[in-house]
Amino acid sequence: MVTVTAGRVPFPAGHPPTPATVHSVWADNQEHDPRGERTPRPEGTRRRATIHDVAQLAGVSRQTVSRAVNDKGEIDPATKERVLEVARLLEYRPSRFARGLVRKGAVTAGLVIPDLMNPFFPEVAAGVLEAAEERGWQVVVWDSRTDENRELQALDKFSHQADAVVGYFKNPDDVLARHLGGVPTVVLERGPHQTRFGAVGIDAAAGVEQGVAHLVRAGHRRIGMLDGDRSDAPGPRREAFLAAVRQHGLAVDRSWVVPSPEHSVAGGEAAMAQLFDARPELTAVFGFNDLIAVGAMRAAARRGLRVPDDLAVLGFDGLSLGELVEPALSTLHIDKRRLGRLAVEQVARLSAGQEPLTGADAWVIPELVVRASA
Amino acid sequence: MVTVTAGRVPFPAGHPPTPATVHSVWADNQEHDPRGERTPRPEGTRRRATIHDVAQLAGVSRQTVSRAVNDKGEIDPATKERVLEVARLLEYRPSRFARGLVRKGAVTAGLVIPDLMNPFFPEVAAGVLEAAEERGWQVVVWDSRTDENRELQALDKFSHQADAVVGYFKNPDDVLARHLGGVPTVVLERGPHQTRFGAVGIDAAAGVEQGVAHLVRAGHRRIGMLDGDRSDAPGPRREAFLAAVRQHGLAVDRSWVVPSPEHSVAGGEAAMAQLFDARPELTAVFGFNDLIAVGAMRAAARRGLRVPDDLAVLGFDGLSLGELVEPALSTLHIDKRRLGRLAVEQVARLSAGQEPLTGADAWVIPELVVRASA
DNA sequence: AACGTTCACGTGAACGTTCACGACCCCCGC
DNA sequence: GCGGGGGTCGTGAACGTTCACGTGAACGTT
Repeated sequence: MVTVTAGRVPFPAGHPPTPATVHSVWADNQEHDPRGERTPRPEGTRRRATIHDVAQLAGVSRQTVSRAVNDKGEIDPATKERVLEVARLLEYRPSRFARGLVRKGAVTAGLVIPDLMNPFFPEVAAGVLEAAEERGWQVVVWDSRTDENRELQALDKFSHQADAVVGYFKNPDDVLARHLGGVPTVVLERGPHQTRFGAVGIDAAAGVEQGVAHLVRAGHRRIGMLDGDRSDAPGPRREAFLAAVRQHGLAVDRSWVVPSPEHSVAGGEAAMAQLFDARPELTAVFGFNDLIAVGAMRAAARRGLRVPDDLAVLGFDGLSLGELVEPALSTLHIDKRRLGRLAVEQVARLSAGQEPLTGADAWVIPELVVRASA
Repeated sequence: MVTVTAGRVPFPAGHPPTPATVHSVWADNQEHDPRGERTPRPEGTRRRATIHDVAQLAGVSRQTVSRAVNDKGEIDPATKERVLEVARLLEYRPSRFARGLVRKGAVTAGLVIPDLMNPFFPEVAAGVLEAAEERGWQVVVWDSRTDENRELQALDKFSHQADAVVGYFKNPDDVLARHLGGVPTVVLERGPHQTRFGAVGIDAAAGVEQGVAHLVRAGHRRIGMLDGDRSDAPGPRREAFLAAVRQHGLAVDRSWVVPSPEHSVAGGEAAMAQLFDARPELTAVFGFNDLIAVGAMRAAARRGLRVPDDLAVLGFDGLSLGELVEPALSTLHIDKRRLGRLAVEQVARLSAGQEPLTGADAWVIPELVVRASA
């Protein structure tokens, strides 16, 4: 702990200030008051104090100031205290740029999240944060709101400000590549052969197969699906669903799957209403994710149908929210935190030039959790 | 679009490479290397190419390279293309440190969140992100997991790497101040007179009063409270609760409030069980937040009590999750996104030397949302 | 033919910090 | 009296960019 003589800049004998000191600094800085409170300053735009200012006012060299603020050895305790006091007076804070320039190793990663309101993503973000922290990285977060243009804005930033990027993207590879000039990148939820970047994700097919098998096992043969909002590409979950129902010999085709306008409860509710109209005979429905599945449950309730007796509902994600609804949601649980961790591990390998994770190491397999809804 | 001759470095006539070019680059990277890397190439850890390397290999000056990569004018298209090609070849990416050193204005803010799994915080984070983005700031996120030590770790990082800090903290002011050497800081959820930093938050008292009044209006006179985990300080919500019940003349004292071990459904469930034992006669309960309130509902269901007939439950936060449970949760809704926005506005004022927001501008007032549970 | 203009490009100098040295002082031992 | 050594402190020189200039050459214009 350092005790300080407040309000006074100490100049012990033997270290007289050079004639230039005080004056030149104040000349730069205007009046005397460091914080200046309300008055004459050009509205809070004072030049930030540098290590040089501190050195000059304290009557020492830059190096000594550096020694003081980084508390290294080779400095007299009295000097250190004095320097620190001056630093406080001037509100000196070392420039992270200058510092980063000379000592390398500070890594910052960019994380692009489609929707912070969807509980799925904060959890993978938590995984990313964990793993990044263990590596000493810092991560800056960007909410793209599932907007292609905002994704590109993010990349335009990150290509300048980040050493690595992970995230969810709707844009195709080539567009992405054009906006992130060479930064190592890992895209989530895109098959390893569907991307030129690093990739991790969930094994959608494995999950969907388990889900459909479970429903069939329970006697369902007329199963619908509420897909995500992928208006363009069909998406692996839908593909896997269609493959699975075909494999089980069900009389279900693509007219049994309707896309949800958005990845939310409201979206799922709307899509379910639509599906009810199209296929009133269905007895079970598979949701693209838990939010949509919950929406399906609400739509069923609105029609006076009972879950799971009149309609079995199966989700995908394993949000803890699923345990709270009535009845509790059966779902394919994903280890979202692990997913996030994998993403940073993958991008770390990429930027280190190591060979990427593949197969089961990069693709987490959903686990069927049977609760009340199916 | 730029078409490139892959695998070959083009040297158009009139721009012959100086004899030094290719060779000197490798010479720089190995022999002459001042850093003296002992191993010839420690597996993908080659020194990152600088603007100088690109300039040399392309046979132009640094400035021209700069012009090319930042696509400014004053450059011949052919030269630009050639430089870009070399840059790609060398995997050149400008150093954000060197760049930040010379052009100021890149602000990064640190955000400390206690628990990403609690849906409350992602939403205020979304607000922070929004407002930061509008200012051109980038924000790096840290999950403190409600751990005092981790809070300090965050500050130790941010004091070096960030220009501003906002977040939730359990640590007292003086401890915080010691770890964030002079960085402008805004703490959330701490009264303006309880902190020396900037502060924004919610007007807990106003919220609690509305809630208690609502319960009393519905005829309840034996009201309990499930507090947060503040083992040390009582916390403003509890204080406000006790004041409100006293004002309404209820025979309720501090034995009617039990702290939840954690801010979660499970915590609320446990706390509610405890409260049932202590005060079996209660007819209504006020939750510290929605998660805890939902826990109370589950505890009630487990005892065969019906909500709201046997036990009215009131939450605090207004999570969208509250609409999903059965019965839907009555709560005091908080504009969490606005809260986040206010935080960055406040810290922006702080770092600009402007006077901070106060009163109704800095303290968002909860709004009573009556649903089924109370 | 002399002169201005534009275009394409290069040259120090800054930005703020740390690192590798070297200088100085004081005290000790012989 | 001299060498040596530990403790303090200062001095260029990096680090990788951008900025404000300066320099030619090519091309008109009068």
